[in-house]
Amino acid sequence: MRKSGSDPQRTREKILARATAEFAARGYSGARVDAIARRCGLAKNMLYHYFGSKEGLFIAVLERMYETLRAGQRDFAIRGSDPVEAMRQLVAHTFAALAEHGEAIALLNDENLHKGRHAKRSKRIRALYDPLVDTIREVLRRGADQGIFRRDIDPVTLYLSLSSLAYHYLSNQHTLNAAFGIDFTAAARRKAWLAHITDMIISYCRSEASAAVRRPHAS
Amino acid sequence: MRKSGSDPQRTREKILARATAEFAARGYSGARVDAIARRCGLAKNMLYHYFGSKEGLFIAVLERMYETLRAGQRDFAIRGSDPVEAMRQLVAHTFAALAEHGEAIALLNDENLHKGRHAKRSKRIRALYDPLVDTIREVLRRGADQGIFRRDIDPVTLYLSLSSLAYHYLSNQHTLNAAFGIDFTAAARRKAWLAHITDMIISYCRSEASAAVRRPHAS
DNA sequence: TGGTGTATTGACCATTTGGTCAATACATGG
DNA sequence: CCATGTATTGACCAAATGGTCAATACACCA
Repeated sequence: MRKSGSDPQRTREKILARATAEFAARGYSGARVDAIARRCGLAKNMLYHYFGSKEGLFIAVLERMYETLRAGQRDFAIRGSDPVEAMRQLVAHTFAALAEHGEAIALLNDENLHKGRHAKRSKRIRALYDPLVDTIREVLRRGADQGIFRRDIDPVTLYLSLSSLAYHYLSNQHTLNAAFGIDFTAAARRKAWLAHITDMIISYCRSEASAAVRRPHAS
Repeated sequence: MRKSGSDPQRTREKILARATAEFAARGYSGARVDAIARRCGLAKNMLYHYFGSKEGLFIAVLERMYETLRAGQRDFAIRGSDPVEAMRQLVAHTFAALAEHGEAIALLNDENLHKGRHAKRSKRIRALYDPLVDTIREVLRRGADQGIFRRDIDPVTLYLSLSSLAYHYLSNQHTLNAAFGIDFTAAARRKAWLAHITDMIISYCRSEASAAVRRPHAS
């Protein structure tokens, strides 16, 4: 069914990988189908053969990206360990996964530019984040039971907080550099930032749910 | 020097405004020069007449955007008021400025996709953030002097923290919606998020600089 | 009043871009 | 061993795209 040295599976994967690089580097609109084909050393037709269209290829890239990102967060070993340590690991894993997968950030930003057109269609994404939320809820509960975390923390809100702190630093590196003249790429600075956001998250979990802090003037 | 009903200044502004909308909606690569011209009701040549090239127009849009964003943060009245209130206002102003200027977020993300190519050339951006950092430093100092803030907080780190919390929520609305099935656009939810991040930032400023929290295992 | 320079336009262009067609090579099942 | 279906390719296409040219209209200064 196939030509001599050909390996369809491998070809597909190669296209997916190179396409991810191209889409991440230039965005959906900036990415060129011809460029991807060239990167693959294949005739452009192969992309259409396997993925139908540029958009089809982009969707495949997106779904693969979500799976990769999920894999990075999945094995975050929190079972048994104490809540503070679990929280620390959650932050570290989230930051590491994003730092390792710059393409994911670029693709997510592109998706948001287009109002999440593709992401909203995919049911898989939702199923992917639910277990994460459950885990966080569990950690928070244990922390509260032990009397070291406040009891009024919503797991989604907490995850949003920590992913904001992890994501923004990596996503906006270059404009932040332009604004503050600091090289946020440097390993030492990244490490310091991770330490800081860990501090912040845990500090928040431990803080008193003081009404004076949360709304001094009412709202 | 000019045609009958023409007003070059106004024309320029109109182009800038419509171009901002187009670039923000589709990104630099996705934006079409013809589309901008059509939005303006002008011959495409006008864009080249005033801005030289698509990139020249984009740079003009970017610089205008930075100025607009700065204007939104400038009048954040912190003089005299107590540090906690000042911090609260800083967070509120930052969030409001970003919420009001969705185009700014889109443009910044696009810049980051291209590694801040244009932003890094502009000297004005840097000059724009320095006074903000100074103000924050001052607020932190007053808070520390009054014994209500910890003393080891770096102003840039603090600004990065709060802008992460404000920016990410707005920037990633759509993919977050896909992931959690929550409508983050809703006014009530936005208000709640602002309250939350304010809480978090102030809670952090007030927290003890406990070594046990920051690095329990050493690093 | 007539010349000069700017605002503005319609027509045009080379190149790029996403996408298609028809053909070829070949492994496998009947 | 031949028919079938898939992997793969070179050639090609219409449309879109960033950009340019030459011309026109008009306000202002000499």
